[in-house]
Amino acid sequence: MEPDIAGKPAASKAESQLRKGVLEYCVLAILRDGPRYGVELLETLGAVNGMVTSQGTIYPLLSRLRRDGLVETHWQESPSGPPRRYYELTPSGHAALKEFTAIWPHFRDAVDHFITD
Amino acid sequence: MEPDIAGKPAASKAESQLRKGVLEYCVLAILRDGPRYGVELLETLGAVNGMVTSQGTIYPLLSRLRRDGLVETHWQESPSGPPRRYYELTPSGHAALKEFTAIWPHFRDAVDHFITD
DNA sequence: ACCAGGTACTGTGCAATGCATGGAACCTGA
DNA sequence: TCAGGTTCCATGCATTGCACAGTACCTGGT
Repeated sequence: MEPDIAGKPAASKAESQLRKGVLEYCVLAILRDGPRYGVELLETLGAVNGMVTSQGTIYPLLSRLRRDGLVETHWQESPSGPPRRYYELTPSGHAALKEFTAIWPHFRDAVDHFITD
Repeated sequence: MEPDIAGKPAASKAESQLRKGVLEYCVLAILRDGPRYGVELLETLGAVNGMVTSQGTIYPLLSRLRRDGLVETHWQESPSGPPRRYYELTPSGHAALKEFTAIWPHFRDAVDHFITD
């Protein structure tokens, strides 16, 4: 009955909390290379260690991005299966991603500074 | 009436979200070098770019750490002002910090991988 | 024709966390 | 006496990852 959803099992508490506020920008970064649809984003994220997530995370996230005007979407038929909703960056989305890429190095170095001492 | 609290002004939305789940372990990392009290932790965090926070963040966080058994506390008189509550790592706290330091590099590299492409 | 299974999208509710806000208690110095 | 600095605490809100449940489309076997 339950397809157990896609995606992999949950991670540790620390990993889960780490993703907060970062996953959003990782998605924007992936979309920088062109339009992608939901399950495709899941696969791209899951291919990188520590970024595995599930549909229950990605779809509400994509809804928020759309609501905030960071992405636009358009439907496209699939060769096999239901139609896919493709997500694409808006100018606002590009700006948000640019802001994050400016902040991230400082933040990363700050954490490194504390834990490697 | 209101001392406007200590700490610096709020940061951007992205910075604020980045801190989620990381601040906790930065505090544990600072405590690795010995017992510290609340305001002292605020100053240490604020000395690093991107880690500024406020009393409204640090005290609830410290309460959680105490509730979860990651830190122990003891009171000590201050040379000027009210007594200070010093926080110190427990074995559980050391273990949690160790777990985070093992996860963090993978996570950091994963984010780097996405945004620098 | 029917139905099981995979693909793809959507929504609701919970838990964790940063933060604003408000307040209490203690000490020093004018 | 009292203004101001120091130190601590608690409540409530917004955000966000996630589990869970549901809907809809297509393909292939019987």
